[in-house]
Amino acid sequence: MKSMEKIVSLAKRRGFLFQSSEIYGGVQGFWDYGPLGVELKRNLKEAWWHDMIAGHNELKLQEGAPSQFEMVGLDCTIIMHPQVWKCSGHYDLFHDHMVDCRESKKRYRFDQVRGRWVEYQDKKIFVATLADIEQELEEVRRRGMKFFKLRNKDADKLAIGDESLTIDRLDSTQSVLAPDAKTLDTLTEPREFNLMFKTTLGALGGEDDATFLRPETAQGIFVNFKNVLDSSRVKVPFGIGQVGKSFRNEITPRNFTFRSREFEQMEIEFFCHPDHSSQWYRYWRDRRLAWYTKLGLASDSLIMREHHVEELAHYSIGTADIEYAFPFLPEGEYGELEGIAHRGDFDLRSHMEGKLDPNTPKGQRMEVELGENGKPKHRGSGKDLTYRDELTNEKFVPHVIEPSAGADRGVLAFLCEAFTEDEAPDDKGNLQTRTVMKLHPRLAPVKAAVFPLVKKDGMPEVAKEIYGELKQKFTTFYDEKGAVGRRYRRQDEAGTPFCITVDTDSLQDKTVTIRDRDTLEQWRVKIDDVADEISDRINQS
RNA sequence: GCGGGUGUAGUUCAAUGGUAGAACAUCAGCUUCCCAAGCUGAAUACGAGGGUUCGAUUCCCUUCACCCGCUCCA
Repeated sequence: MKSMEKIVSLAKRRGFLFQSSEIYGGVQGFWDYGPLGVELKRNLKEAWWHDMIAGHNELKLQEGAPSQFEMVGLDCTIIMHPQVWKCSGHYDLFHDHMVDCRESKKRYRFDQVRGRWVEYQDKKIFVATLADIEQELEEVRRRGMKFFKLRNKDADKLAIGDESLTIDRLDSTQSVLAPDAKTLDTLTEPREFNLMFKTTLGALGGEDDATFLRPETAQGIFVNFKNVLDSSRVKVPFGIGQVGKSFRNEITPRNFTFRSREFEQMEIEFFCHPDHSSQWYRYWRDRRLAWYTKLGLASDSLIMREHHVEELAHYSIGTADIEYAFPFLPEGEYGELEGIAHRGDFDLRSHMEGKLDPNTPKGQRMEVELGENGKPKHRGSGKDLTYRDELTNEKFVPHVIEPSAGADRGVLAFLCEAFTEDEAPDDKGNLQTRTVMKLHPRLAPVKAAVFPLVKKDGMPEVAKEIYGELKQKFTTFYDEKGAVGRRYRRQDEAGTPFCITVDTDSLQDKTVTIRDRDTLEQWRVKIDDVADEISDRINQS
């Protein structure tokens, strides 16, 4: 049975993850990677970078891909021009005013609670509800009747206003009957919840110099779209990948590192012709899922969840989440590792013309969202971000497929998946519980450990020699302390896939044993061949 | 942000209004020729701040963090 407590305790004990600033009591939502954790996370990011970007062969048609395509990388800053976040939509979206209900203890977005004025015998109250527009009138009537303790036959004595209003349009919330309340005036003053970390440019900066730490890496790619086009000779279809830190001031960080306030993303923005975008969407969705299974996430713990049509942004043909059955979630529930979103031309056009209106009805062309003065609410850059196909001479704004993965969530999922308790006999033949981190060899923080079987007879000297050689090629650990069985177990907990042991025979015939973490099998290999043997096994698996 | 629970060594747990104990892990030494063996020794803890008290790890308050439920979740 995998329990989160055991995984968290092992992560701390063995140096995978620590709470940030722990000696001062910790800070909610921030986590540090220890000596083993940093290697694991680096390996995951490098596997991603290699498999998606650096190792991509644009000359070869990839399995399942509609055509050949190119991939390049990018590394943008965390702080960008404030206008970036206004045009991206994050400023409006992450800048919520929230109200709390003192009675029901629920919290609502100030601009989302709506309702109508209701009057009965000179008493006027505002009945608020979260019901759908169609059911709103009925819901307001029902709750209004209940509030005034009216029977059905008196229904017509209740006067209901014609206009549906959101509560941010009211002068005060004094007369509001909150959606889950039975008494009036239970809502607090609206409070600002800024999900973006605010900071100030310049030492003397005032409010005008306020900007934000990026809440996602994607926007850096969009605003550099033209730079990449002009400098790298890439042609549509192509993708730009980036790995980097992002920041969100989550209200409730929870579940170990799953919802952290500082986290690392591995994102691709893939640009393609609008006519081919749904094919590319399917390609990336399937390819990204396969990537996780290949690195060892069990397919029965992993699901692809396609968003329902109602959940989709109006511009999107599809969005799918790759989700993992984390042990801290209830049975049957999954947590998001990666989202693959079809984003249409929303981002490039917003940075070009000004933020588009996300509430445009489906099927209509999106137009720039206007402010109260009739001018664009957030002005775009005015730069031309269209693409011209040199062969057909066609000009278009590419559509975007965005596979956006969380590196820390990936690490957490692989840690959870790897955590295994099995039974192995000790030297007396009694079964003992063995904790093994069955990490994929590519991800394992330490690839090999070298031991002299005993600390005498020249074995340590030979072992140290081998260690020095292996360490040049991959992360290797040397240990000569205590019984060899104990050393094996220590490496099992760290997830080290291979242990190399120097014994008496090694001194004669220049061979050593290699022991496999998962099968416990051992075989002999010439000392000169050890490095190649292990490299092969890391890469072929 | 609300309600409930929990904070003691690296980890998992004890005990106590008056010197805080164990197991495992760690370190040193001996032993040890393949899966947490044994022996000897060592180091290490009451989340933080305040109050009550002669004296607080223990009681009270505040705060921080973690867990569970609600809420939130681009």
